[in-house]
Amino acid sequence: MNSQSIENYLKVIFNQAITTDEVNTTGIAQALEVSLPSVNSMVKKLAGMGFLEYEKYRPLKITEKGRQMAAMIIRKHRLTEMYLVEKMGFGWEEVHDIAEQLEHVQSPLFFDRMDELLGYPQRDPHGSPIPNKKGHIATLEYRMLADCQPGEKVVLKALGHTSDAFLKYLNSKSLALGVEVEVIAVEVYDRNMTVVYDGHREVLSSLVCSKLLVS
Amino acid sequence: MNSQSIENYLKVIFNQAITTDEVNTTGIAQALEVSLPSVNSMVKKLAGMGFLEYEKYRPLKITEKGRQMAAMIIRKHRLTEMYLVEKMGFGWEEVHDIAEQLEHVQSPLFFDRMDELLGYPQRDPHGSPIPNKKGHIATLEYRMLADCQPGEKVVLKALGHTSDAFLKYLNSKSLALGVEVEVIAVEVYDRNMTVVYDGHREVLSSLVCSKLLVS
DNA sequence: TTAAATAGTTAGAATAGACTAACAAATATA
DNA sequence: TATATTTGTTAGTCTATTCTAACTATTTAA
Repeated sequence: MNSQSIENYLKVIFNQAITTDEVNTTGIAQALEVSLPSVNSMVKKLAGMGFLEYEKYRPLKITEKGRQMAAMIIRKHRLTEMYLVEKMGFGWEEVHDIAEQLEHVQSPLFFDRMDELLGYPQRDPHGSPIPNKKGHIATLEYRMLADCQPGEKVVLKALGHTSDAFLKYLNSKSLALGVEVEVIAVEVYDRNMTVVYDGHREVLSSLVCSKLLVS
Repeated sequence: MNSQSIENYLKVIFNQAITTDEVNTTGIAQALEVSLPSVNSMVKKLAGMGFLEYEKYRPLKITEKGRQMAAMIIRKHRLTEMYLVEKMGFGWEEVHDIAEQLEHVQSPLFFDRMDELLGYPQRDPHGSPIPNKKGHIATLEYRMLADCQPGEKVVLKALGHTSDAFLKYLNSKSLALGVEVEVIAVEVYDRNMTVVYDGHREVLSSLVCSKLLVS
């Protein structure tokens, strides 16, 4: 079995491959909060295991095998988050740290049972897709709220960021997935948006609006 | 935080302290399937951390701090087993390996929530007591079925052993906690017992009967 | 297009936890 | 009690993962 350390590297590399398209050593080091040399040696090891293609001074390429492995870890993570929210009553801002630990549990049965009890969900509590058992990940076709025009009515579907602070901010504004949001105005100067939803009228910064994915 | 390795040692030492009253290096080595020198060095480390009292060539003594720590790990293990059986539909023979991994999860909230959803159970699916949050463990006053006399009617309350093989054997005989068992006869020669329960009539070996705890 | 800045690499060391080989103490047995 | 057996210990090694210090390649910018 792969160590937790290996799994964490794979997960980070996979995520960077999606979000940045160019995976580099420094990015991994920052995400995992380890030193560059640590990443360098682990990357060589992962390459040796067939999870990556590595050439000195070149950006990393994740292999199909690596992609597959990472997808399974992410599947466990997201299923866990969904389970914690849906079946155990946790808030979406509470589940990350627990899922971070449970994702390393070695027991296909355990996660399959979660999946079954949840009714085979497609998304985790933050709207991110849950990879299926084959490692396939449904592509999401959401727009950023930041790209919407005044007058548009859209529904909040997912988050582009899931830090504790951001989730708590959204809680404080009663913003949850499924909420229908109407764009009232966009400030030309700083792109702040005035929006209305659920009896609320709020001004959201462009930073926030770029993290709210809607359709 | 203590490593998983440390937690596993503590758990084993605690269990041996209960069942054998004399904790020694060899017993730990066998339980954990590691070498004697590995145990020796870990024991010194645990002593240094205040979990044990260690003197060369003397049996080990667990300290109150060690007892407390171990109880919390066992609490997590047993709550998890109960949760898996009660809320996720697993069989009592399926839960040990999963609980063995979940017991290392660092999240009091997670286990408190399990506890709450289960209605603060006193026992795990095998009838073993679940330590409370203070580390207190309810003492069980059960007898072994092996000590019962012909004609006695008793209820199966707990198991003195919970190996996979034993649990599967019990499943094959439809023996579950709560079943009322009547002792029909005891063979003098080998102490095999003929018992009747739930429409079954079975002959149980003395080995099995010594692992069935009743009241 | 060369210098400065950034990114990546190597070498070497530290720690945790495991091991084997060799030895010493304690216990059981003849 | 002397010896054999069991149990526990020490010394030294190995692997995984991390680190710092020193260095090299690549990229950016003057």
